[in-house]
Amino acid sequence: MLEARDNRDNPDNIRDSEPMDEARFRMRLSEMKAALRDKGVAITRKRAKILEALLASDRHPTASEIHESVKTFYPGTSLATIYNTIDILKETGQALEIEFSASANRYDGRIPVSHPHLVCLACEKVEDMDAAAPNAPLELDRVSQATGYDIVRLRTDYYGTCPDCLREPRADAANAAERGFA
Amino acid sequence: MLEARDNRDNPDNIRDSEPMDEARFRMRLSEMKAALRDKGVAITRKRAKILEALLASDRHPTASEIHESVKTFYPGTSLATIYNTIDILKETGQALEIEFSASANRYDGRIPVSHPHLVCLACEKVEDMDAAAPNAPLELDRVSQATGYDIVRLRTDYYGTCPDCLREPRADAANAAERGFA
DNA sequence: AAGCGCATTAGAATCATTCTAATTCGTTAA
DNA sequence: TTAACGAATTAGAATGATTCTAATGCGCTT
Repeated sequence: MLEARDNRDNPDNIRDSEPMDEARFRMRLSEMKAALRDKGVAITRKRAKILEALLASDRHPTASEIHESVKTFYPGTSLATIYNTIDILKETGQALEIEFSASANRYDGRIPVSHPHLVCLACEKVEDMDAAAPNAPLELDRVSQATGYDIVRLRTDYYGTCPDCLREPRADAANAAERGFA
Repeated sequence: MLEARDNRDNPDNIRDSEPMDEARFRMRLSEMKAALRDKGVAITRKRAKILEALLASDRHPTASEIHESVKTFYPGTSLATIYNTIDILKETGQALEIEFSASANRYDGRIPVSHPHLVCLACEKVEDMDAAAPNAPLELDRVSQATGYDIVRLRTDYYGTCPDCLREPRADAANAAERGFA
């Protein structure tokens, strides 16, 4: 299972990313600051540290991890400031949020094995996509070999607006709640 | 509610699922009950209603939605019972959990556009997977056309154990929990 | 009819996130 | 230098989903 990484035999050119070098770090940092300035938000010292902590981490930090890092420089910093800054970064397209804490979990008893999902951002329903899907076990194997991970599961979600909600632009929370249950 | 979908012009055979017919509903329900019985857990009337609510919904219900449904039959039912039953279903492979509330969100400032991720279940880090995925996910356009959704975003996460954790299993909390030790 | 063990319960605890309202900071104008 | 304004920051409360805890209830078996 545990094999050395060797990309010579990796025709798909799959790999996990490597640490950022100094040059790229500073370049990316400037980009982010420029984007914030363009939006009229001040680059305070705390905000600068938040950006640095976000870029320096090679594990996609949580708000709390960024908070810990920033606190070593500015002990009084509040978690709210981290979230505030992250919000601005998201709005300006300078940070990507990988959501593990978005809303309530949902359950599928009909097809209880991994498969792609369609998630409606308007009414929040989740539908199955019975695609002519790629052979999942095969795919996991190939990714495992290429990355050195022991991959056990794949999650594929397509996000958008479902046909019903496209048809009824009035779709709101009440609408979402009413659909579905009897 | 759901309109009949016409797959004649859908060469990829991608579609979202259709409501379960009576026969399939009952067959699946029996399967689930059998799986629970095999594990030695009782099929109480409340549990039966929970299974039915899970199967009847075509939107992948939340625990709370199942709770609402079950309460119309057994008003005194507690949310804890829903979670308990769902846990058993997960353990026996009879229900799939689509996680929207798993742990803290993570942020990527390095590559702030959608791309596949590698999620380590042991140390919880998230790495980027650059390069083309093996079986390139179906393009947003194609999925939009085939499903009638307006798809705006794709999420692709591979879950497993990273090379570091495979090499040096640590006795920390996350790791212990992952292996089933308390 | 008694007793055992699983099922169920209400409510508390936890965790991540968002909200609120007060305070502080930085810049600009007087 | 000071006044004043708006943006930044703060602590703590509120929210929402989930898990935990400890007590009670219920269905079997004998």
